[in-house]
Amino acid sequence: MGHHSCCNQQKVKRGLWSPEEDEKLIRYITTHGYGCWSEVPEKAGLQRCGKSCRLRWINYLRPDIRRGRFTPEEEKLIINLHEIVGNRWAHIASHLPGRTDNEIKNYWNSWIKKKIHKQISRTPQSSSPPVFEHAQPPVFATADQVDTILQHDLPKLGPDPMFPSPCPLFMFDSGSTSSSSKEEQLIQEATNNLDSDYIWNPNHHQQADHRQAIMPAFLAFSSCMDSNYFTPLADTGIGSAGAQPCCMVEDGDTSRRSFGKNDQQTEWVDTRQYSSPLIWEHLPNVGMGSEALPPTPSNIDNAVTTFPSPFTRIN
DNA sequence: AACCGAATCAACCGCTGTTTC
DNA sequence: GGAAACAGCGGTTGATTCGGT
Repeated sequence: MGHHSCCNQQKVKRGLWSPEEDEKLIRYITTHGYGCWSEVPEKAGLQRCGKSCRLRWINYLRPDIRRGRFTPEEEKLIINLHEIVGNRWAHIASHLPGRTDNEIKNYWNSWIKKKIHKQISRTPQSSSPPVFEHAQPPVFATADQVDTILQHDLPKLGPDPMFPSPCPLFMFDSGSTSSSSKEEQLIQEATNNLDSDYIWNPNHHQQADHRQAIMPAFLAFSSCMDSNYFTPLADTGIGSAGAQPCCMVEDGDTSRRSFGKNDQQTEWVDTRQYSSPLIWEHLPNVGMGSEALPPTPSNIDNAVTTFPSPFTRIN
């Protein structure tokens, strides 16, 4: 258990802050500022590490902190933002003046999750949702990589007993200004030929009429889609360059969203309560207990060598 | 009043990205 | 270019509080 370099000192205190410590920190920062946090403890006369001081100041002591219960408006905003950016608490917090990422994170983990589960339990159809196992995350690939996949790798694959054709899923940021003409062409084809409902809804994979239409699937999304909610995504790096894999399986009004480092957490949520057309989760890593790596420019060659169907029925 | 489980939330941990040397 | 230091973030822990029995 390595500590932060500034915390390696023997006499560093841990645990709750006393009022005296708070007072020392406030007095120091209000008079000197906090140029370098690692220097703050010594200069302020605190036996804490700089990291701890920073956290205490940011989360509890800074003057613009807003305490107390979240308002319904704040709650709604948190839900909407979480729907878009996932567990990017700092990003969500930047939209709620005076609220901290830690506070929002705690709030979400306790109250909002509970509320959503309560709503789901009241929804009859969600009491026994169909269970699908997604075998691979969508792949973020350049147009050239997609070409290679379609020409070389795809024909080698045998038919899936449940879904006769392999079904790689590619995602593009159609709002990216850096899209090449080839990418734009692929996006255009995808949006012309594909109904996103067929892309996402696993039930449709069993409808022979639509099989050819959905494979492979391209999902174009736009980081500029909504000026209120999608524009902030641009500065988080979500787009063709900073894209993260995500998984979503929809079934009528419910969606199974997977999240967590090893896809260990899965929940059904009622999508009707959300206002935006796309509900998705950014996953740092996905895969059902496998060593699936998030596709990045460095590992994408490995990530796209095989194409199981994106959804594999397990019951 | 005492106990216990659930809920809450402050703080820590470990990791990643950025900056500096 | 590489290492070290640092800032910042999200996940997790654990102490405290709350509520039910």
